[in-house]
Amino acid sequence: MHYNFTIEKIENFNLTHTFECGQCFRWKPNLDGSYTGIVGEGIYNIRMLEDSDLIIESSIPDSKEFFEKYIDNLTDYSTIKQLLLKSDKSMEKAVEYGYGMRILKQEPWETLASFIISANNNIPRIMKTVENIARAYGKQIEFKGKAYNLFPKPEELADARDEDLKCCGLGFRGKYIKRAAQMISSGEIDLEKIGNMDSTSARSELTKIQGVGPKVADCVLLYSYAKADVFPIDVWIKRIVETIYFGKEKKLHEMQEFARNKYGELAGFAQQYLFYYARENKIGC
DNA sequence: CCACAGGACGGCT
DNA sequence: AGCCGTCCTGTG
Repeated sequence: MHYNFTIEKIENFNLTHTFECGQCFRWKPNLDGSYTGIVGEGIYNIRMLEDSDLIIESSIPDSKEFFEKYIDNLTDYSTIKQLLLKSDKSMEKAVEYGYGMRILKQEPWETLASFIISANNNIPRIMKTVENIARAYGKQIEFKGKAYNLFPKPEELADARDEDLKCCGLGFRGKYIKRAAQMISSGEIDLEKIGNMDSTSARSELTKIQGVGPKVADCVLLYSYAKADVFPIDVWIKRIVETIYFGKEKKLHEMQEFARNKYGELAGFAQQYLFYYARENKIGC
């Protein structure tokens, strides 16, 4: 059984640039240009028609409102782009390259776990590991004749056996995932409260979790809580910021400071355009 | 076979 | 406070 809905005449939205810009790990392209993804409690298939209508099939009913929030359809991207385009020539290129990119509003626990896994790791392997965990621990859903697995809740992972986690390909991150799941299911860390904090307090709360440093914390703030004043710096961002702005002489925290001053409340959007542009064009390698 | 890619931690200065 | 070796696994 599946349920259909449409979002008509959508603007500033591109499936590839949104789902393949490195912010999420559970969307896959199909041969016909549509994408299938696992989001929250549901499975979604999404395609865009020539006239910019979005056609969505979902495993759960009445999910249009939820899905519009998830794809950040209430944010005005033309204003964001307009402001960033004025910044400088490189940012202009990055914004134009990543047209239609949206910053998704993802579920905090799944985002936290996924970005703990991202440490010292690359995107294809992160996707594979997340899927392994879902298959081993998450609820299975049938959708259009195929089986999918939701990402498990913290409680479903809190007493996982170490050997089982090892089979998911987590490596040294296994213990971080397990401890994080325990901290959250016990209430020691409250992800809902963190969402109501300002970025600085939320970051220091998140970095209490082992395996969560500044980069992972900022990814959670940006991709789950829509806190766009953060600027997560990974190797790609480091390389492109060095290439564009100042060579090798800046430290990470100086780059952070620079970006927050330059882009302010739009730092997170700036980061996402730069990241996607740098990675797709292998800038700085 | 080895080199390399990719963030956080922890031990060292 | 800052630097750097180590953690794991897939790819070239």
